[in-house]
Amino acid sequence: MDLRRLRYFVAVAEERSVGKAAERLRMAQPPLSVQIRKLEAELGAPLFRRGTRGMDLTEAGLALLSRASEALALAEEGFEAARAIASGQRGRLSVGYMFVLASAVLPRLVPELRRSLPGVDLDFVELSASTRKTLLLDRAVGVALCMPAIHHPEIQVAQIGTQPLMLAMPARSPLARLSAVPVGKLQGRPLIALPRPEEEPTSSAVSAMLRRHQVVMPIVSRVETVHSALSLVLAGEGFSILPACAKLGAPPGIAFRRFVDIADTIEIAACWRRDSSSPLIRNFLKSAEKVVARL
Amino acid sequence: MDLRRLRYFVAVAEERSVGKAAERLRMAQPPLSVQIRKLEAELGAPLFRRGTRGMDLTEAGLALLSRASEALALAEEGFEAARAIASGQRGRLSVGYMFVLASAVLPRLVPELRRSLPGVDLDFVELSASTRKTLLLDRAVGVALCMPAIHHPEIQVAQIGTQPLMLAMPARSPLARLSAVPVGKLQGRPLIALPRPEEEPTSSAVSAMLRRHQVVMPIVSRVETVHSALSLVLAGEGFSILPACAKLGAPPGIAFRRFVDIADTIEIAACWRRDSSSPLIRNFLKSAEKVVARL
DNA sequence: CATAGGCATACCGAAAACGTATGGGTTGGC
DNA sequence: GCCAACCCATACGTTTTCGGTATGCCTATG
Repeated sequence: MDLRRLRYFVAVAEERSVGKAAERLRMAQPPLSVQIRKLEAELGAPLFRRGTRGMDLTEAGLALLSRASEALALAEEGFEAARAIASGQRGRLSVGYMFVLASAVLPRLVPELRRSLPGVDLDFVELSASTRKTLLLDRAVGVALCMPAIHHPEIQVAQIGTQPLMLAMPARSPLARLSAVPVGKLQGRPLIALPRPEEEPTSSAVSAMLRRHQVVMPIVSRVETVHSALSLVLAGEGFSILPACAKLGAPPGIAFRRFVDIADTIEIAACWRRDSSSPLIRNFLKSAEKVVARL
Repeated sequence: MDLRRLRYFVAVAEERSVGKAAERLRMAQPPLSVQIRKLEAELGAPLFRRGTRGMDLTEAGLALLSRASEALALAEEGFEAARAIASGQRGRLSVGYMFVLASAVLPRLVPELRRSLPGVDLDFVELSASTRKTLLLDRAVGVALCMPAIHHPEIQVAQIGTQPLMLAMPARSPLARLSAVPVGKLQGRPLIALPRPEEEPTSSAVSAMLRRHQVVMPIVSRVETVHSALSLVLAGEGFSILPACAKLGAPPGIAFRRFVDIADTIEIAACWRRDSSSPLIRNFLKSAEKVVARL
C-alpha cells in the first residue's frame, strides 16, 4: 500500500520490462523485481505474465494500471497545489483599497499583481472609512491598502511608501502662481477636511502639521472622499491638504502645490490580520512596494 | 511521497487531531506526529496550524486533502479491481455454446452465471459446427460449451457432464409404445444424422454405437442442427439418435426413448484456450457443472 | 552447444518507521 | 494563582523494510 510501489508498478507496466524500468527509476533491477512481487503478493493477484522477453500485463494488472496512474497524477497534483499555495503563487486574495489610492495605485497595481501572481484569484473592493476595519477583521478582505495605517492589536501593518502632503486649490487661485507655498499663507483660509481623526486618520496628519506651524484654518466642510473634497475645491469653497497621489485622480482646474520647507509625509500602508499572515500577502507586499515606489 | 503518509495525513485532517488519528490508525501518537512533520518538510509547506486544541488545516492542507483522498480512493479501487479480476469475480467472458445445448442448458446457466458472477460482463454466442474451433482459437469466445469436446493441442477440455443417447421418433410410431428400445429394432430404419464426424463429433458417438451393435441405418438426411433433425423426425422422414438433453427443446409430437442395455453416453465439455486459462473460467466451470448436474 | 538477455533469489548494509519515555505550552477548575 | 489535564513535539533504542551486489535459472539465438 505504498505510493512508491505504485510508481514502480506503473514504470514496469509502461516499460514492459523490469530492467528498463529500473534504469528509468535509477535503481538496480533486483530490488525492483522484489517490489513488484511484493505488490502482487499483497494483492494476491498476479499483475504480470513473465515471458522470456519481458513482462506483460495481465487483466488485473491492466485494471490496476489505469487507476494507479490516475492516483499518482492526482497525488502529484495535490503536492503541487499545496506547494503553490504555501509559496503564495496560488490562492484567493481580496484586496481592499481606500478611495484616495484608487486613481494613483490601482491602475498600476492590478496589472502588476495579475502578472506576478497568475495563479491567484484576486478581487478588489473599495473600502470606506467606516467599514474598513470591520471588513479586515471579518476577513472579508485579506489585505487592505490604507493611508495611513489602521491601528489595532490584531492587525499587522507594513509601510510600503510615503506621500508628501500637498495643497489643493483652484488653478485660478493667486497662490497657484507659486511653485511652493509657505504654510503661513494658509492662515485663516477655509479648509475642506476629510473625516474626523478617529475614523479617518488621514486628516490627523494634516491637523498635526497645521498645529505644529501654528496655523489655523477654519473647517468649512467635512467630506467622506477625496473626490468630494476636490469637487468643493473646484467650486471655490476652499482649500484642501491631501497626499500627493490624489493629484492623479484630480479633475482639470485643480492645482497641487508642495509646501516650502515642509517634509511632512503621510504613509501608505498594507494592513492585514495578524493571524492570516501568509506567503500570499508577502508576495502582495512585494508587488505593492514596487508599484508605490514608482509613484 | 508515500501512500502511507497520505493516509496518515487524511486521517489527521479528518480527525483534526494527531492523537485521535493515531488511535484510528492503531498506532502511537508520536510517530504519527513525526510523519506529518516529515510530509510538511518534504512539501516545504505547512499543512496544519497547531492550535492548543488540536490541528487545523491550512489552505495548502485543504488543497492537498481533496486530492489526497481522491487519490487514496482511486488506489484502493485499483487494488480492489485487481483482486476481483484475479479471483474471477470481475472481467469479461464470452461464452460459446453449441446448438444442442441451447434449450437444455442456457435457460438455467445464464441466470446462474449472472447470480454467481455479478461483476462479470458476460455475453453468449451460438457456435456452429464449422466455426467453433476458429472462434475459440481467435479468442472471439473465451470458453465454449461443446458436445462432445473439441480436441486440439492448444485447447484445454473439462468434462462437466454426460448425456445418454436416446432415440427420437414421432410419438405415433409403434416403437414409442416401448419404454426402452432394443438397439436391434433399428436395423434398416432410416436415420436422420447430424454433420459428418470430422466437423461434428456428436454423430461419431452414434455411429460407433451402431457399429458396435452391428446395426445399419441408412442415412436419409444430414442436417446441421438438432432442431432440423427433430423437424424431419416429426415429418416422418425417419429416426434420429440424440443426447437426452435435446428432449427439452423438442416440439410436441416427438417421443424420446432410451435404449435397452445400452449405457452409451456423450460428454458435455467446456473448452478454452490453454493460454487464456483464468480464475474467471474456473468460476464459470463451477457454475456450469452445477447446472449440468441437475439436467 | 555456447552465449546473451532477462527475471528471480540470497545476503548484507543502510535507512526509515514504530514504540516508549518525556518535555513544553495552554486551558480550565479548585 | 496554582495544579491537573490535554495535546503536540522531541529523543532514543529497536525492528522492519529497502536498496545494492553477486549469482542462479531459463529461454531464445546463432
